[in-house]
Parts: sequence; structure tokens; C-alpha cells
Amino acid sequence: MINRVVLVGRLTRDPELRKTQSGTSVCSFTMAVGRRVSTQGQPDADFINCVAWNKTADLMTQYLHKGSLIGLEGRIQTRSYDNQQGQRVYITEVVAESVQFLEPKNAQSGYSAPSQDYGMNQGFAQNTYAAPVQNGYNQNPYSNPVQNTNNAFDSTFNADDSLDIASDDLPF
Amino acid sequence: MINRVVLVGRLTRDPELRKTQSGTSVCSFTMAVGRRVSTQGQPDADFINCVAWNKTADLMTQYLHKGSLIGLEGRIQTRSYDNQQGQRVYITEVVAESVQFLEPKNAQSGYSAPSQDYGMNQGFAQNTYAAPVQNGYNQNPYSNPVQNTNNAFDSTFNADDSLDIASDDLPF
Amino acid sequence: MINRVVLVGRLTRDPELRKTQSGTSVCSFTMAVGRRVSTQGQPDADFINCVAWNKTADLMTQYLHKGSLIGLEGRIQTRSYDNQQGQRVYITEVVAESVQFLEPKNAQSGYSAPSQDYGMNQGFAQNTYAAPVQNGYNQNPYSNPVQNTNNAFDSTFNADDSLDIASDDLPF
Amino acid sequence: MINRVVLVGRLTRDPELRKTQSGTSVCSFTMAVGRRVSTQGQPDADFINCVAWNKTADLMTQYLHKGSLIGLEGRIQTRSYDNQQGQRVYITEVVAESVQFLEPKNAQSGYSAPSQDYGMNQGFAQNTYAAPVQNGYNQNPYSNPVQNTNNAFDSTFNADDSLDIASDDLPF
DNA sequence: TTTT
DNA sequence: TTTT
Repeated sequence: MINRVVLVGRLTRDPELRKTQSGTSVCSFTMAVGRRVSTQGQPDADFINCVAWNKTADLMTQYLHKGSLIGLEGRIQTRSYDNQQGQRVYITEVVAESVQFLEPKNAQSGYSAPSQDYGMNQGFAQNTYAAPVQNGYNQNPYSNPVQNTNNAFDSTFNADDSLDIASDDLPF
Repeated sequence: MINRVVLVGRLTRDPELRKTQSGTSVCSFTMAVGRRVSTQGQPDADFINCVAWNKTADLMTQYLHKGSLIGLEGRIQTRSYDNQQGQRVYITEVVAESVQFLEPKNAQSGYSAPSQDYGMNQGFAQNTYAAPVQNGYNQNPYSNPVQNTNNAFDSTFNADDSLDIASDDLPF
Repeated sequence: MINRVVLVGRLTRDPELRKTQSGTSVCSFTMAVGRRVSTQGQPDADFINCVAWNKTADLMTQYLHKGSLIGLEGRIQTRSYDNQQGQRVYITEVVAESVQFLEPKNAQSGYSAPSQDYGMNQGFAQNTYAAPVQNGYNQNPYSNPVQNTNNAFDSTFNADDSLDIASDDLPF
Repeated sequence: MINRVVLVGRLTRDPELRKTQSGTSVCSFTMAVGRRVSTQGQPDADFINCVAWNKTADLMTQYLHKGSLIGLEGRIQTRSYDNQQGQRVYITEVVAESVQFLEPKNAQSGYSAPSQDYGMNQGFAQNTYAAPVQNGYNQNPYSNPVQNTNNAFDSTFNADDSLDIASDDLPF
């Protein structure tokens, strides 16, 4: 069934990496997404809890920070657990399947971008979508796609598509 | 900022209409949205709390019921309130901006569709998207749009968006 | 970068399966998606060209037909080719990454659903997203996800995520 | 029916404003949206034709330019016309319903941002989605929404949608 | 006809 | 060239 979320907003705090017992990376964060229509005396943003896994979690922790502007694709997930008081707590959050860094290369925000090419920030800034000069399009509409390797951001920053997205034990 | 949700799923219970003090209709409901990837021993669906307002709330209450299959477009909203115990409770829910009824006309689910044309169910089933016979497209790409009136479902079931998106003559 | 499309609409004709030289399945189809706001004297729908690959293509051909109601997630793709007259032709179409069948089991449309459980139609129709009564949620928020096997529709009807989505030669 | 598109990408050229005979603003532009998976020898982006109307068209022309990074929400529209050679030409394009400027305030790209607050660029850049420390949320879940006036970007850059989505008092 |  |  269709369960699709797209958000553009900013991180409300530095992302923090955790590991499951089996060593899977997981990163929880909150996005502040500005509202188009505001309510008197209310915040102008929604504060949406999100979670990212694996490489996406690693890269977010490495290159993003409080205030970073990102685009996110994912889905809504609900779950629950029983707290210490024995009450069931229900959680609604967004599972990130793909995260796009939307800050410019020269963003100055108290952190320094990695100096080699594979940093998401740099990789993205340097993106050379191979500007198609005179015949930019695909002559053969159905040729074989290959994983994009010359773009650190896009190639590394997406959910590794199913299988081991999660782990079998709780990190918190 | 971008905050977009699209869901297709089923209602977990009959929608229930409430009224604000000022008489505005509001309807809370939960959608069960099946997961593509399931977790062992876990439910195969997410149970997403949603809220609809005004005419959408009225129509949902009138024509939908537990188990109804719908498509929904909206956005994620977060809010909070203090409960009786003085604890702050945080809520994440989807605000429906548009709801589409996806059951066929002949759906038999213990309720009877309204017998006149304005029932969403019937209106939808009878939809005659004016099959464009020989020149189905818009000759004038930018002619004046008008609110669709011959389709009870679509005309009434969305947040009442702007009328004058386009103009009545060609600019090029 | 974000390029996300969600459509709910009907097939304007039976899907037709083609094979690339390397044997990859590909299926082109058009979805009619009703408009909320119509333009006087114009069709009430958009007719959106789409393409599906691999297993999705196979299943669509097998179980869908003219008029079938589907939900689709995908992305917009542009390409071009030179026609016989030596003119460059530009194409904008939607690449389906996931297709959901939205007809009820008892749909009677001149085709017969498969008699065993793995038909997309049946699998889907039998889904009983049984509303979780008192403990519907996930006790362990981060347990290991596995491929959904008890739902023919969802498990088989999605793009096999990268790698061999396309082929290296033209099927048409 | 659901027809939803979300794009994040860059303008391939300066937007150009046109007027219909009745004076309505319309602006056509193309977005380059990078692909995650590329095809050997092919461009790494899709070049998606879009159109915006009214105030959105005005603001895009005023503040955006070739290379500007934007987020866009809209829908796919198809239309056709007969060209001079008497052939029918089919068009698939995206109608922008909301456009978000994603460049930072200090973007230097050969144009100068407006010096008063209502420039989309400035208004947006000044957004301080101040992370809600202890009580960031909405105490009253259903208070009356008003058009956001303190944010030039968001208040002016969207298709002029409905005002009365909510109500002014709590129903529960 | 394509953007960083 | 369009679906209910």
C-alpha cells in the first residue's frame, strides 16, 4: 500500500548515532518543517521525528548538524512499547529512505566539511550531472542502468533497499 | 517548506464526526496501511492517525466506514497538550487535505450508499471523465479552469482550493 | 535529488509486455487520472504515460487490464530519441517503482483471477489489516525486517530496487 | 484522483514571465533533477518541464534564475495542440502548486535580493525554526489557522489555498 | 534546448 | 491514441 512522505526542513539538533546490538547504525532526529498556514500563537513549524538506518545514519551523523537543511523521502511508521510505568506508548515517526543535503558547499555552520571527495557535502557541491552537451538524452531509452559511483551524496545516502534495514534488538 | 504525505489504506473504524464550538466539522480516524516489508512477529501495517476538517469530515462520516479503502493526500502535523496528570503529550498525525474513496460502487459492506447523486460513492462510480473522443486534449493549453461540478466526489471531497489557477486565453 | 510521483488512476488500455534483447520485461501503459479542477470543454483527466520493468511489468500484464484502478509510486523520467525524419523527440514519462492493484477481489472485467493464492488480486483482496485492538503495535521498535511473504501483491509488485531495472537494447 | 509530484532540483535557465490576454501571469521553466541511478553515457538528470501561474509565476521570475535550487509540489498535466504542420503534439508537464526557494540568503549568483523583508529569498533565509525547547508544540490542537504573514516566502509562494481548514476551539 |  |  502507498505510504509516502516527502519533507524539506531543518534538523532541530545534531544527529546522534547509535548502534544496535548487532552493530547496525541508527540515527534519530527531528525535522522542523515550516507551515504555510500558521495558527495564532502557535509555532510555525511541525517538529517531525524521523529515523534513518545504516549508511544513511552514518552519513547524516558525519555531515549534518543542528540547522542543516535537508530533503527527505520516506514513509510513516507506527510502533509502540511499554514504558517503565507499564503504560503502552504509541510512536508515529518517519523512516527515512533517502536524504538529500540541501546546504551549499560554502555553508559555514561551525563544522568543517571533509577534505576528500567522498564527503556528502563536497560530493554534492561538485556534482557534475555530466551536462549533456548536444545530445544530452538517452538515445536508447532502455539501456542498462548502473549504480551512480561518481556522486558521493546520491550513491551513499539512500536506504540500501530492504533486507537489513533494521536490527533485532533495541539500541536505546 | 515541503511536507507532503500520500497514503492508500483502510479505515480501522467508522469515522466519527465532532463539532468545534464554532460548528466546524472535524473527523479523526486511523488508516491501516500495509507494509511492503514486514518485521517478524509484528503487524504488517502502520496505523496512522489522521484528521479531516469541514466538508471532507462531513463526507467521510457519511459515506465511509470501518474497512473502507481510501487514498489520502495531506501533511504531517505535530502538536501537544497537557493531560490530566499534568504531563505534556506529543501528537503526530496526518491532516487530510484530500480524500479519495477507492471502493467500487457495488461495494457491499453493511452500509447502503445514498440513493441520490451526491453521494461520494455513487458520484465517483458514475464519474464520466468526459471521454475525449477525437480531440481529447486541451487545444488551448491555458483556458480557464472551473470547479468540477459533475462529480460529487472530487468536487466536494477536497480542501477548498483556489479557483483561478489558470487564465482564459493563450499567452504564447 | 527528490523526484517523487504518486498516482491513483485507471489504465486506458490493456498493458502489453515487451522484452528487451537481453530478455528484460518492460511494459508501457497510460494512466487516466481524474482532475479535481476541470477546464471547460476539456477532458477531466490527465493521460500519463508510464513504464514498468521486470517483475512489475510481468504482473501488470498478467493481472491488469483496461480500466483497472491502480496506485503507483515512481519518478518522472525524461529522455529523447531521433525519429525517422531525423527530428529529436522528447519524452516525459513516469517510471513505476511500485504498483498497487486497487480493484476488489470480486472485480469482474473479462479476466479471471488466478486460482491460487499468489495472484496479486487475491493476495490483496484477502488482506485483513485487522485493526490492532489493544496491542496492535510493535513492541520492539527495531526488530529485524523480513520480506513480506504472505502477501503476493506487496512482495512481488515492486521494483527490485536498482541493479537490473533496465536493459541494454531497445524492445520497440 | 491522486496526482502528486514533489521535485527538488535546479532551474536550467532563467524563468521568463508571460501574460495571458486576460493578464494572468504564467511562467514556464525546466528543472534539472539529478538521478540516483545513472545510465552509462547518459545524463545524470531528468529535465522536467514545469509551469507556474499567478503570484508564483511573478515571484519565480523576480527572485529565481538559472541554477536556482528549488523544491516544488504540483501535479502532472497532459495536454495537446496541433502544430503548424497539422500534427498533434502531446505535452506532459508539471503544474507547480507550491514552490520553495532553497538557496541561502547569501547566495551570490549575479542577481541581488530585494532589500526589504518581503523578498522570498530574505524572508526564507531569516526563518529561524527555533527548535521548541520544552514546550514547542501546540497547546490547543485545533485553534484557528491564519495565513502566515511573517514569512514572505511561504505566504506568497503557493497556490492560494483555503483559509478555513480548521476551527477556533477544541472539539474534544 | 538543459542545472550545480 | 485514452480510463470509471
